[in-house]
Amino acid sequence: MGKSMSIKPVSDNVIRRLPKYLRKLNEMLDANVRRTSSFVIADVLGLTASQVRQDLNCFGEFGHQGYGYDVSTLKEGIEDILGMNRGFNAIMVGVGNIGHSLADNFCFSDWGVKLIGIFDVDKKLIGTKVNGIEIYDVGTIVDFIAENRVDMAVLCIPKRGAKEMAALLAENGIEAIWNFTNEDLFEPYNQSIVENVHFSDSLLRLSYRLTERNDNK
Amino acid sequence: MGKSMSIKPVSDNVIRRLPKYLRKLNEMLDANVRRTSSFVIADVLGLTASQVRQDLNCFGEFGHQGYGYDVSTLKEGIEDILGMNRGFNAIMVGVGNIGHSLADNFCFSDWGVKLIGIFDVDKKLIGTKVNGIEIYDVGTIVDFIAENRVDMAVLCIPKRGAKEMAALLAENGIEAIWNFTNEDLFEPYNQSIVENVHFSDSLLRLSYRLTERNDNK
DNA sequence: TAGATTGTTAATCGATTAACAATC
DNA sequence: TAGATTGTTAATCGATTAACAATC
Repeated sequence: MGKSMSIKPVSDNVIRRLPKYLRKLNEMLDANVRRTSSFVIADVLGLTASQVRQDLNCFGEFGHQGYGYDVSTLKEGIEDILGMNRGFNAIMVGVGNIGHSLADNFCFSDWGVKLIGIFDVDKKLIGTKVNGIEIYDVGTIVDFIAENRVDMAVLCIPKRGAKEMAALLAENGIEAIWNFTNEDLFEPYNQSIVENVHFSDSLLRLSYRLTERNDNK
Repeated sequence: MGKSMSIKPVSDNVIRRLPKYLRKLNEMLDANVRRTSSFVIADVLGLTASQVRQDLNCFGEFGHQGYGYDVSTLKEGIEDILGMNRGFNAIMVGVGNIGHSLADNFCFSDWGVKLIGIFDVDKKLIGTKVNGIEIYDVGTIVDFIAENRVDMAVLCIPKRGAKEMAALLAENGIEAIWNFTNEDLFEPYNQSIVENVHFSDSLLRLSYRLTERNDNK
């Protein structure tokens, strides 16, 4: 951990695979599997052993020659790489249907993130709680950010206000936005890192593949 | 449309970009922009014009030399490619928090998919409706599939039952599964196409990038 | 030790970018 | 026509795969 001399940035493809490794390692631990290898990992994820080793070696040496990988050690290594031990705090902005569903059901703490506040415009919601987390007036959000460590914002407001809110959050020092809005947020909200979640993209990929298959038979 | 002699499969990277093109084309239409070019599209999406032209040329010729692309024609072309005009029907299995949120808020019809039924085990829910769609006993799902055209299943049940349900659906002819379960479904449920949605993967990518940035300053 | 599997370099493959003739 | 922009081929770049010496 803490290899700060990151020479060349790790490719996005590699980053996308890390959570999948983590999921499988957790499953192995649950099944009391202590030891694994690049071959086994590759097999369960549909990759090649070479690729698994290349991926991991972007971040250092996690294995032992002739032995393989200790599941627990590798899991912890990947958790560190992904920032799960940084104590990130998040706020949610907008608690309509999707926001409410996330606040209620998505286990942020499983991924090292703590949801410390929810903001909305709806007066009826303000002062109530979802899953133990208080809902505040969105008008107080700037003060809240000033007074608390807030690393991420989970954006769940309607599309039309998204750009403006992203800009406001960025101005006030929020560096990461998890965007469930249907507005594509690129990084003009400057410095901020944005992860756009588009359910429709996912559905359309499925639709494409089904169409392609139907046509080929 | 309908080029059935698909020679080499189009790469996944290309498919992932198609919904993004579509989103921008829709925005252009909303703004009464009738005509565009690979340069403009590339610019708004952070790609290169070359890449846009290469992507589109996987599927035929959509533009006019010296002119560019007619927004409306291109949009319709991409909709066709993605299968949005195939009249796909979907059922939802499991209507807990995430399922309910999707049924209520995600506009399936915007993407050419019709949600025709919801299935759950909870007796209290059976017979009620969400967003006008009836909730049926999951025990009747095989009959329902036999009696209706069902192209896709939106899987929103708890993780533990996911593999079994995927197998059941596949056995009964469902070829596409949109999987919101936390279980990774690969394609052993044979022939079925699976699109796994993992919120945590998305959050962890954000966490990674934030961590990386924090370390580099 | 012999067998196994890593870390890492080299080879291959595929995707992106550049270039440009075709043509609207 | 001159200017613009496509469709498409060629060049470059990067990611995946293969190979193997190091070593547990």
